[in-house]
Amino acid sequence: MLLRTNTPSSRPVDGHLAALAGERVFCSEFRYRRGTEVFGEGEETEYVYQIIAGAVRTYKLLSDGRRQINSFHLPGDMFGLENGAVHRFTAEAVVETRVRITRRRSLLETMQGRESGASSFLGLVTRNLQHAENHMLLLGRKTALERVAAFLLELDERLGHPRILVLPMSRRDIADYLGLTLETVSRACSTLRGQKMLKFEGATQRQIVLLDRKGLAEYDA
Amino acid sequence: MLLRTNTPSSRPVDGHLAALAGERVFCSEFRYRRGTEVFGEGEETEYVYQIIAGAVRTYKLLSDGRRQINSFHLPGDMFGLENGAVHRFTAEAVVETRVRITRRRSLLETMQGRESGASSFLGLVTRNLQHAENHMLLLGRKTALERVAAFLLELDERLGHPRILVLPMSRRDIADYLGLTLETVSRACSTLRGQKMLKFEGATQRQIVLLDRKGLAEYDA
DNA sequence: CGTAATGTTGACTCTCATCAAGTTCTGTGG
DNA sequence: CCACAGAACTTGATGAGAGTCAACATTACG
Repeated sequence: MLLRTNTPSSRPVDGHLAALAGERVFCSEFRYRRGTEVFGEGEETEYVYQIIAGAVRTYKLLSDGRRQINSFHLPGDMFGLENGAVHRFTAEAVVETRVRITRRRSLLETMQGRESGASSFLGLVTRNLQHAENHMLLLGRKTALERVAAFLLELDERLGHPRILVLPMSRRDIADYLGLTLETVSRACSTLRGQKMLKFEGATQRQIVLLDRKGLAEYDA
Repeated sequence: MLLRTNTPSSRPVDGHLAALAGERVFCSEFRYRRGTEVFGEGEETEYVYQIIAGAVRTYKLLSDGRRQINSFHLPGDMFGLENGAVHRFTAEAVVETRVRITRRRSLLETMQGRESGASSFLGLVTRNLQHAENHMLLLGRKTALERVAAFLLELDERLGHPRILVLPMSRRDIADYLGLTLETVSRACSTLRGQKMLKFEGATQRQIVLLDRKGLAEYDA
């Protein structure tokens, strides 16, 4: 959507982001191995990212290691574009992830030219805010089962209701997104399976078929 | 800050907001009794508000009545300015509250003229987002005591570290903001008092003196 | 194919919610 | 200004939902 218009050419690059810093590339493709940090909390907001394939988690940590994942970013999603000079959270690749990278400055310059630029930026921030508002309701007031049901429906929605929902993230990631423990997430999935709301497809527990979206939605009070 | 520049004149008006709808006032003052709704979830975003005195809570409800308060707005704060056509949550006066009201349209028009306008708007949304990000960490991962300590420090900070912290909101409001019950909030306050981190001033439990801000900050892991 | 990572399940614990009683505070009317 | 009623707050007893600890199963991956 947004970045796509500012992408005259893209060439694959290997190595860490720092390798890009000295170059004058306008926009290029990049690859992160699973678990790799894309940027850290407090780092300068020098680049803007769009996912081509894979998934990214953004999170905050407490001093003793407790983690809260703000959001998962999926193919097509943009992230890392913030108003301030430094990132307010950390971004990591959940799985092997390909990303399109643009310099923040050049993006903002391009934006200033077009009238739609500023409003695209605003729309992006607003969408994030809206998601955060809904997530606060979930974290503050929903039960474990409601949270997991809401999570599955959110992902299903964002992936366009595929027959098989392929989760890129682990139970621990889901737990840290939903404010639960991985055991509780696992139990909730088992409960929902017992209620015939979902089933696991194939060998792995990362592939889920939603059998009863309406039933799941009822949990999502 | 923002609205102040767009306030050629203001006159006090009584009665409900609807009374304003037909009028051609550019900006005026308004009063809400405690517990009164300023706007509801789903209503059109026709006005923008700035608090002169009092306090406002914004919240979302689940179908069975569970409530999550997103934020409290205090004197000087703006609220109700959203990107979309309808409000995503409800706003209510916590106590008797005086508010400055502007038509959204006229504010946005004024903004378009100035270069600073769009960035003020963006700054507002960004601050809200930043607050929401921190609050998700609190709701997802902090203990009851940590939440209450964080709440007191947040309010203390926003009110400019007064000797006496006067809470405009009830224990229930605090609970619904922190994702707890009112009993748990009450107990946490008692615990902190037992630890000499705070004391109640005068007759009421709404007036708190923070005796050990450093100690409270340590809870805020 | 074997080892490490991930996921499930069970037993038990603990924090916070619920229920309930009593106290304190506030606002209103006499 | 005081008395009263309702709201707000505190505190205690108990319970439930989710966390912790642990064992085991399954899957992924070199």
